[in-house]
Amino acid sequence: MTGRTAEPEVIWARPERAGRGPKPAYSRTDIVAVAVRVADADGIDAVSMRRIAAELGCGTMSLYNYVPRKEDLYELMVDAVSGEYEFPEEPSGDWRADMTAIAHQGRAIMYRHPWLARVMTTAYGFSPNALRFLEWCLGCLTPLDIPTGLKMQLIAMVNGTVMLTVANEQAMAERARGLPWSEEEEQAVRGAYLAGQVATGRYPHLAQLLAEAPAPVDTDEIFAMGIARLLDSFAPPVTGA
Amino acid sequence: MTGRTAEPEVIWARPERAGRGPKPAYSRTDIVAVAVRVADADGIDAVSMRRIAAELGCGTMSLYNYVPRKEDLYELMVDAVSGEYEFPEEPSGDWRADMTAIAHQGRAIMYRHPWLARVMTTAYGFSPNALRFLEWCLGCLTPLDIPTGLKMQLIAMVNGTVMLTVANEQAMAERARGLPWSEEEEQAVRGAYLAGQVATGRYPHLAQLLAEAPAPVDTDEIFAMGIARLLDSFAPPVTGA
DNA sequence: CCCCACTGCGTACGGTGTACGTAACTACGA
DNA sequence: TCGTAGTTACGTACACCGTACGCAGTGGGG
Repeated sequence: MTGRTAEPEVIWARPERAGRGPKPAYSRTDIVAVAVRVADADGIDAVSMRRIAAELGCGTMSLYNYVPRKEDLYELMVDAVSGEYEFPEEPSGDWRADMTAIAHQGRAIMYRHPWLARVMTTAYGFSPNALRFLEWCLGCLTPLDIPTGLKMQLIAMVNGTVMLTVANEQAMAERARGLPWSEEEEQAVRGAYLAGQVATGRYPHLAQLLAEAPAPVDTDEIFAMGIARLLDSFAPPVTGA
Repeated sequence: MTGRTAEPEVIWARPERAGRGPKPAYSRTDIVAVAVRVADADGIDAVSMRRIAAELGCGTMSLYNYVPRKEDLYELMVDAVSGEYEFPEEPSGDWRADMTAIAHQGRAIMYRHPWLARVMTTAYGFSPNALRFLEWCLGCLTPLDIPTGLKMQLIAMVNGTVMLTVANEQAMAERARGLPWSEEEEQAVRGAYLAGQVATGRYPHLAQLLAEAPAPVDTDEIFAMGIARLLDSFAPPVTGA
């Protein structure tokens, strides 16, 4: 009974070192940094234990001394990039401005790491940086006088909106990555099919939409307005009822 | 040059049959139905080409006559369950009620098919049933006097909120499925870690939250209120400016 | 000092998606 | 009517994947 097999425990509760044997050659941080770099460069599907080990210059199975399961590696990766949020010393006192800034930071992070959306739907928990994030958000929302449960919902909605927006924007690009044809071709093919469908006349409203709106959309502005609207919905314009 | 290799084309544009050879033994619909059944029963990870073929009683590679790539199978699955939306003959004229009904239907669908959230972040496009859905929503929103682009955003937000809500609710259950320990153990382990972290005093706001809110939450009500708030944010209470 | 927990890692097993070759079959052009 | 070309079915094979297990070597705690 060496305890080699996986046991029910959170990766964050497992100590990185247990002081007996020889010094580990690497650290969890090193490994996760490599994994993030690989995912950024070649997509999340390129993140395999063998690839990370090779990139690190060690044997594949050595990784399992640091990360019990691959799923935990994902969780570590999410936590690592969650650490890219940069918070001031103190909340500004304007919860709306603070939350807007957080949303924009989140969007920037998801642009830097296009694999985040895919992984977050699986690996999602109370990682250290997730707690830090939550704590900061709650601090920002102190001036807002609504029940705490509602604050949690607000935070979740802001986070989720960021994720959904970026995921939508990058879905096609991500799908085109690693495919034998270019993104332009992909879009052209999909667009042609869509046009053909609409031309059948079965979708009058959709047809009208496509006909009337060839205007190039400003992604940034749409995002900003969406967040603003979301915040509005949680804080009615205090008309005094 | 047999055209055997994958070409850039949308699965929806590929005809199910090209009339020359022997009659196919199965149909795309059969295959997708089996895949959905397997995913419902044993999780999305159980959906492999070999498993589906075995369940269908045919050779593995025969499937590739119907579905060019596994990714396309996912897309077909999403489209199939998107067909579970049931729409009346005509929109009611009350766009708010209609959209609320759609949201609740969507939630029910995602409960029936817990794998949807995971797959939708990847397989997402203009499938026939997605077009049908979009067309219906746009019809419901006819009485609402906002730009069409904004309507699209509203639909996306409602859809996304449904997905995020259900995904959050089911993330832990889904993770526990197929793990060697029970969901109760998982939650206990995670809870213990969380409590330990909060006890360090580094997260005062979080601590306050955990201390004050042991109230059992009514998931249905929270969902309904979230959707209502979201709709509100797109249609300000017409104070006349 | 010596023991043993720990690290590093090679091997191996059971799984995955899917490229390719082959045989059987059928609808169409001559 | 009869090739024949294109399609279906499917077995084999390849390159991956996660990871269980066993072993050698190392260095800190009793």
